[in-house]
Amino acid sequence: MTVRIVEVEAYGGVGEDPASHSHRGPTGRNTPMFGPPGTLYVYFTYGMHWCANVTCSPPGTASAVLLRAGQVVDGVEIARSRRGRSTDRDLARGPARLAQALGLDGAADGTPLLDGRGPAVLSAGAPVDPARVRSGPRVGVASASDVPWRFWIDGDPAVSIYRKHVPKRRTPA
DNA sequence: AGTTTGATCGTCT
DNA sequence: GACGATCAAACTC
Repeated sequence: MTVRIVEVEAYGGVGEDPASHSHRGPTGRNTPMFGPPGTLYVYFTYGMHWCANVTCSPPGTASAVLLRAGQVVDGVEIARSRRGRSTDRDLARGPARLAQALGLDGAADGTPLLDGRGPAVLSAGAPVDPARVRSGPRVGVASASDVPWRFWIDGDPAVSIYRKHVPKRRTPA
């Protein structure tokens, strides 16, 4: 199947981005972030969701791009079979949804995206008019909400519209 | 239709 | 032991 990415978020490296998993340096989970560019970094969160990132800087730098949303342009049936009932628009609308639609999970963590040897392949699609690319604060991130490192294609229906970071709300005693 | 809350577990302190 | 780069379902208006 094929998905056209329409929304992403950038995450910096060690010490330069409090919101990044790599901020505190290498750990067991974020190891792939320190790998070569074009590496897939898939992490598990909230006890039930996978999110996919693409590393984009030389080894050791650990900056990456979170794939936040995409539009299923081919293989809708496959995506639907993985995601269950959902509108076409919602199949990959959101980080965890996108990962699920692509069938990415822990097994895909650390695999290459550019040489075709991994479960997924990243390739350049049709150019997008720069005027339609917008940027703003990242979603679901507690810190550094003033850094406009979220980018999306304006007007695209598959772009996720989500609330800001919600403080934890586990029923206190 | 809009808003709020519950689910669920790996990873880090 | 606590929290998290979220989603979906339930409830209220």
